[in-house]
Amino acid sequence: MTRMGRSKGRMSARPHRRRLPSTAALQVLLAIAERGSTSAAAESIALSQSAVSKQLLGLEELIGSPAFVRTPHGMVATEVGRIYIEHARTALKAMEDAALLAARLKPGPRVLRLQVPPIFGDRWLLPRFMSFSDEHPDIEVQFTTFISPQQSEMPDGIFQFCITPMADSESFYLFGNDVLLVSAPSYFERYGMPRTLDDLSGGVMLEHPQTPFHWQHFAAHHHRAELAMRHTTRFGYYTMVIRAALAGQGMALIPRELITDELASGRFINPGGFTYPSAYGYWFVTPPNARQSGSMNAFKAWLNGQMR
Amino acid sequence: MTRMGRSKGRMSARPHRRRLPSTAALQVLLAIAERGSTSAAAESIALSQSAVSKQLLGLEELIGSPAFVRTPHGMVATEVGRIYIEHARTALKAMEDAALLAARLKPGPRVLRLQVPPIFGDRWLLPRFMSFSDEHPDIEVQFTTFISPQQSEMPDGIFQFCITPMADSESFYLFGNDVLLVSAPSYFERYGMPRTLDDLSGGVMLEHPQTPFHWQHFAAHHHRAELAMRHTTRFGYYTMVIRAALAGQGMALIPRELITDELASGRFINPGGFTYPSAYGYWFVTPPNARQSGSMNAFKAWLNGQMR
DNA sequence: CCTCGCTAGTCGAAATTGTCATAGGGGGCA
DNA sequence: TGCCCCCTATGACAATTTCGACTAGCGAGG
Repeated sequence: MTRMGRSKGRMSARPHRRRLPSTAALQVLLAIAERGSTSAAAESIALSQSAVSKQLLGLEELIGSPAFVRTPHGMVATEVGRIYIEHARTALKAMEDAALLAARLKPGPRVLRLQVPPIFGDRWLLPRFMSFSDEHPDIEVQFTTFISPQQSEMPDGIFQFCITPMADSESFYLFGNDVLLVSAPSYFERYGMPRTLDDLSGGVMLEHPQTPFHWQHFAAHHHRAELAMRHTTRFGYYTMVIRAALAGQGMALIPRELITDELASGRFINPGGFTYPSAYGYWFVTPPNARQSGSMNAFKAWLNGQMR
Repeated sequence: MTRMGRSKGRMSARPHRRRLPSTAALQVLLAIAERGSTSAAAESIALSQSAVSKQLLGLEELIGSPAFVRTPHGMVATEVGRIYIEHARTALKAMEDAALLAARLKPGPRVLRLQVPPIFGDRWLLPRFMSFSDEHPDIEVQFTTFISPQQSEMPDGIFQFCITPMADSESFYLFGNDVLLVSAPSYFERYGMPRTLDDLSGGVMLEHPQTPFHWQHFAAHHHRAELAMRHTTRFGYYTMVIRAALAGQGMALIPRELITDELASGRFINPGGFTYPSAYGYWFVTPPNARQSGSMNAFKAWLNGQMR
């Protein structure tokens, strides 16, 4: 906020405080980018949909141009939006890093910093996390979704999506190999209930390039590597693949454990029972040479308990 | 701000919005770090002293420990404070970079991004800048104080403090070579009016390691390179050197043009007329291969006018 | 003892942010 | 075509945060 006392007026040249987005606005920006709508973003960041909308509109006014194009299928980042999204990540990561470094200076039970892919956090970890907090109210856990090839601050534990973690780290498998081909009932009502892979290949596939649950893996597993999908839509975030599949825009390959609620409620169906065992899965990894702490031991014990 | 509706309570595990410092708090943090007090910081960021104090206290509460130790000579960053200061720079720089990149996408007169050392900005450029804004209300100028060896975004122009800019850049000299040895009247009342370099060397020198206006340069110029100061106090910011000198804590070597007001008012005196011509000075530099724009031409013309 | 510069607190006002309720748009379906 | 669902954005209002004016109290310096 820029002010000159309380009077409105052109900014004096001398005292200078540049108008920059607020922290909350940056969080809103990232949440919308990753989840595709103000409603979905609201759910993940504990604000009402209208608060998210107002924050976004305020940010767009400050920026001087829209950050998203509003389409019937969701919010799509503009070029300016992409710039701000990227820099919002940098800014928010710096603040989280500062919090972690500062926490590590303090005595007492060690703060745990856990790196959590957004989809995993939203759909698996955070819904369960209350029970850890209840059991260990003295342990502070900080979550980050930010990943950089050259980590500025190594987290204490990483929920890593990979085939096998590096051999020198301590890790255990959570889930993810069991992958289903799903969509909304409405999709299959339009395209017909599939009985064979050829039936499937005539439809629409939804994919996230960096999350390797792709048709080609599925087809190869079923000895039909040469069979290609007629149409594939690709999204910038895996969260949006799932969201588009829920809207019936296509089929997606998704680990069973990420969509148990939707399977139970019928929002996702898996007609024909098509699945495949992915080489990829979610693992919990602690870095090499990480010193054991009481906090981490407690967390691992809890996590093991959750896997039963 | 973290909330759960309006009810106070422990954060739900599911919707998650991490409490991070506000943008304004980060700006306050940096301003205090660079200027040494809430009062001085307030002047540079267009807030009242009490608003700055409250922002700092709020940030310290959120962090959970003090960012500064309050000493009679000013605010001194704690270890936690230094962590946050560093990361505040990163975060604020990211936001400024986003603003610059976004502005560059827009049609119309090009936005100018100028890199300005804090001391230069506070004491020379910003007090004069109103006249440029008045003459060119259509040109948007963004200032940044952030310097990194590997610039993420190259500014359009740099107020550079150096001996000579790189030969491949276009540049012109502003001021800085004319350096005075000054302090507050109270200092000289305590230490005596100096008549020789030996008189001076018995006192206290205030220096900023990275700003090479040092006693050794001064002494070498006067053919007394072997003469050392009895006591030197070093500060993390050149702004704080000047501030400490104004408080009479020692003598400082300062370009005349940065302290014209203080010389006129008598807050700084230069008894004995001790000066030396520094090899260093402030230059205005445009990077190699920078394309000429109307905005830059207008700015350079204005700057030339200011030098007369 | 006085003065100066500082931080931090109180009070009241202003600004910002958030929620609730709702309008209106667009897509999908019967 | 009408209905339903999900969406964004707006208005009204309340809650919260932030700010400025003013001041108390501290410590250094003269």
